[in-house]
Amino acid sequence: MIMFPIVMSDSHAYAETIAHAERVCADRGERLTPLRRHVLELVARSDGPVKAYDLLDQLKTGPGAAKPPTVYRALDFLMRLGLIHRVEALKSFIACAHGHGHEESAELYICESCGRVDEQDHPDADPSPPSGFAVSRSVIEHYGQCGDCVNDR
Amino acid sequence: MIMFPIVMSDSHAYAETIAHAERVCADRGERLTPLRRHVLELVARSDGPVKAYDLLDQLKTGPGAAKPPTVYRALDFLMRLGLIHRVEALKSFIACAHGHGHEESAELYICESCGRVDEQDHPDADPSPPSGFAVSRSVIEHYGQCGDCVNDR
DNA sequence: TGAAGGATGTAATAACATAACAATTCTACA
DNA sequence: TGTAGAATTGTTATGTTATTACATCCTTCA
Ligand SMILES: [Zn+2]
Ligand SMILES: [Zn+2]
Ligand SMILES: [Zn+2]
Ligand SMILES: [Zn+2]
Repeated sequence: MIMFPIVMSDSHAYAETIAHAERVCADRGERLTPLRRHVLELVARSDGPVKAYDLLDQLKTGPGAAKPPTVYRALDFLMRLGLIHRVEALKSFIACAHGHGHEESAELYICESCGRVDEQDHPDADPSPPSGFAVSRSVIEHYGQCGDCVNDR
Repeated sequence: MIMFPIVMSDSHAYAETIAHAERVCADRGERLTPLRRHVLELVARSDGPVKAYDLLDQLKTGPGAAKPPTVYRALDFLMRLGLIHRVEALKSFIACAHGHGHEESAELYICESCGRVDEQDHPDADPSPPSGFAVSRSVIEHYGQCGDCVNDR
């Protein structure tokens, strides 16, 4: 069986993200409700890391506007399933670029010039944890300049 | 020349931290003012990561109580000199356990049971950065259980 | 049908952080 | 020593991020 890497234009990459979310939820017996799907779409379609209150603004288009707990609950759910990641140092969120579960941790390269985030699966084995320390989750964020922005200077 | 590792009781470890801060400031032509020194002391003496508003409370003991910008400015200064680190996922601060400058990044092991933080100098070379990405600073935080807490279960 | 649990709505507030400007203190140099 | 400029701190106000608590609704399944 030949495997093709899936490469999509940025503007439609979110379609595969949603499809993947459907599969993950089905596998785990969780419900991807319209609200959760909507929030995931907004995160996935956004150009770079997005803030919770930006999502909130985008969900405020009717009289029954969304309030903070609504957004945060959806974000918590999506993080629990590993479908999005929180970029700690930016207080922002991105759609997961991989199919990894929430046990594993992402390794992010964040360009401080253009805002682009490149996600890699992080190396599982830590070279030197303190004696006996059992890691359950890691936050690994590298800040700097991406190749394009380095060249543009 | 024989070198002895400096090991102090927790309750007085902050003394060396302050002495080190004096040296760093002298070397770099910066001023460790009473306020900055006080904040550093509070961070260093605190049992585990401490939050900015906890520091604020501790500085509020007179009529001329400290306000948020006062604390945040001191914290920014101390971070700039690499004397403290911000633990992003905890929105908290710890005193640096090493003498490294602010260029380098710390690698933290944070016990979610007892709150203890173990700092290591992080491995400089990243195994697989995206092509051309120039890293200027990294946030590396491992969450889990320290050896003691693993055994206590 | 009618509990039970999960998901969402709503109001209020807590927790974290910064902007803008005034006052003070320090430092360098004439 | 006097004084201009820079750095530090004080003060008020506000902006931003996140949670608590409780009500309501929806889905499942006995
Ligand atoms: Zn991911
Ligand atoms: Zn870039
Ligand atoms: Zn350090
Ligand atoms: Zn522990």
